[in-house]
Amino acid sequence: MGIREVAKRAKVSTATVSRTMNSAAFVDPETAARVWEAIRELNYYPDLQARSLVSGKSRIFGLIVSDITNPFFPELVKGFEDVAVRHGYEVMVSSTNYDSGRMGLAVRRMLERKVEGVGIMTSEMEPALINELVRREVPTVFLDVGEVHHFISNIRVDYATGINRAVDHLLSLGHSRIGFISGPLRLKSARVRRSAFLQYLTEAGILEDDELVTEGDHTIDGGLNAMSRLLQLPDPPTAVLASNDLTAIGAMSAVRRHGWSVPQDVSVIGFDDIHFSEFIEPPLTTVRVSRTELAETAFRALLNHNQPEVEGAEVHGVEYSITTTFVIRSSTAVARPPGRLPAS
Amino acid sequence: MGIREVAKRAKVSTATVSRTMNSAAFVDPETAARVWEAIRELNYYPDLQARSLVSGKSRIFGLIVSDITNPFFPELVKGFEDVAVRHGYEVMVSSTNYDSGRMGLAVRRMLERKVEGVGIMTSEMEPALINELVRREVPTVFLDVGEVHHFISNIRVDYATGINRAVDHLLSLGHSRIGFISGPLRLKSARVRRSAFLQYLTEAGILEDDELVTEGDHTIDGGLNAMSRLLQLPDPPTAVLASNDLTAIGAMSAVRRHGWSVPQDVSVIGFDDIHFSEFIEPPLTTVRVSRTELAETAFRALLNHNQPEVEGAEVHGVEYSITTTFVIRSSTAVARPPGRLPAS
DNA sequence: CTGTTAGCGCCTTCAA
DNA sequence: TTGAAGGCGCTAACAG
Repeated sequence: MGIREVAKRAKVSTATVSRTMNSAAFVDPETAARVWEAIRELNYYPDLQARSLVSGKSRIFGLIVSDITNPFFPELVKGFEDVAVRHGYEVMVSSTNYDSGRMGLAVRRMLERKVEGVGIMTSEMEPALINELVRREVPTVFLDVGEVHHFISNIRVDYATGINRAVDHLLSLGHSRIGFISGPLRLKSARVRRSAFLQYLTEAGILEDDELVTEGDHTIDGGLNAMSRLLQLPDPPTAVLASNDLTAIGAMSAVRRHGWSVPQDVSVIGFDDIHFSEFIEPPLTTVRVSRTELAETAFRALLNHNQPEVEGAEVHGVEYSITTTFVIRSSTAVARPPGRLPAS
Repeated sequence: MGIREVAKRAKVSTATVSRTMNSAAFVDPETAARVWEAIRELNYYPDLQARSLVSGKSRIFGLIVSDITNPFFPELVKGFEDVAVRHGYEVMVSSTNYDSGRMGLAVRRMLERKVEGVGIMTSEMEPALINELVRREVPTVFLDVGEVHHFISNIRVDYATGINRAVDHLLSLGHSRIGFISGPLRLKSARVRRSAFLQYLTEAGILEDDELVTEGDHTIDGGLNAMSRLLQLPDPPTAVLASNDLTAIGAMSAVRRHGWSVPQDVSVIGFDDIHFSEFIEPPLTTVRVSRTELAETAFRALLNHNQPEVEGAEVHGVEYSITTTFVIRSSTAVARPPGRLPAS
């Protein structure tokens, strides 16, 4: 069931079949009709592998995420896949589990499959790898790495706005001991979120207390552990911001296991606004990052590198930006009276 | 950077390069060393597309799930990907959103990429499509469709055991008005779960009440709506089983919005045991289906079709079976006194 | 043990 | 407007 059968059946050459499938141009309508009919009758599918081989274009984009198990990512992947498929691209997804070894493997697999671009939505990136990508001139789009090069674009999430509004909200609720649970600090994006938090807190005149800033790992368990640590403090925070929703959910779990409750004893704010956050108890106040927007931007970036409208645009990467929205639900409330430590 | 450059640099023919990479056998150790060195120096990656073209094997498996946004699936995908990559396979994932049109597209894309097998972990399958798969002799493994053919294997989830234990548990807690929120009934797997429930209830001597069995759609929102309906009943159930955890989470949300609480006023039991379920409030009592086991079984099935150990095993599909475990957490409790209707 | 040759399925000049 | 021929990068006989 190759192009040859089709050609034979339509009584034309394989070249003609190829032409009618692709450039429709320069082929007699009648001949074309015969060809299409043959295609339908034989139920013929072109072999994309073979096609890539000759065209040099695989029409595959790679997408690397850190943890497919974090609901934020499937939603992102789904969005990316939707646009991609709509544009005739396939997408190869890979989850690294925050492990840079796996990241290396993922990149390699993608290179082997000749992807036309890769979106790296995580930050554990070895310089060696990114050099490899650049050397092979594979269009790449990063999330929050901040360096734009030839073939390298970047999407910057405007954390500041969201975090600031979140802190404002807590301040207006009378909180002054505010904790922060970061993501794994070897991730650039985690560090960026953390800095945004610390910076704004300082600006707001809340003296930052080192012991209130602790490290999680962007998982539920990580949030649970981090929050437990915070609760051991002589004077635990009255509110906590988490670096992502999973962490926040873990944190709430920790608060409950401690015998306290959210938001009466501790207010909790998440980050991402995964679909879940609206339905858990209590519904989570959080800072939303739009997955669709992110996905579409990433795809657009990759596409631009491949079909530059403007001369030279294909090499110079560009810096995109995504905004962030604060959404108030029920995991935040007025701070518990200062000094009052609920029995645990 | 093709095989030719490597050959030239190592001063051998391309055939020798190919041989040292693949069958290491029959190549002088010294020559091989030179080749490997050249490969390393050039940082050469073989072009998998080209390789597939000649070998006829793409080393890609397709995996079709219904909703990548349901945490059950990413966990499944991750497991599948892990085994696959470990065996040198790539995996092409596609999410259908319960839409059979998208399913058709997904299958087509996979066929075009010449997958060596496809795992269909959802049930909205048009007979035409499955015929197409059979005709092309693409090994396929289904979840719960129940028909084993040439090239078609099936994984049967033993729902009965889990559901029975769940119902037993409710019975022992004094529940007698037990509701059930099914998945979308056009899905075979949803119907299977529903039957298992109804059957056991009948066996247990609880008269089944039609109005207590309602349809959800395996999403949080669906669960929320379905539960709201149940709560409108003159005599609402004291316990509810949901067809999956997402549904259960939605149901709990509905109970709360109704002003009641879980498990005091209504007990809720889920199905799947997604990672989340342990951390929500209250932690969800549920029936676990192991994603890893499922993923590994699916992969094994596909692999078996491709490298049959036994003569003829490649055509006859086989029926695999997965067990199910009941895990008790805190969303279930003693039934509220009969007749007592908590104020809403 | 190694090189030469012939494709895999398709697209793309180059002539006709 | 169409066909013949060559080649994409690689592997698989078949000779040496």
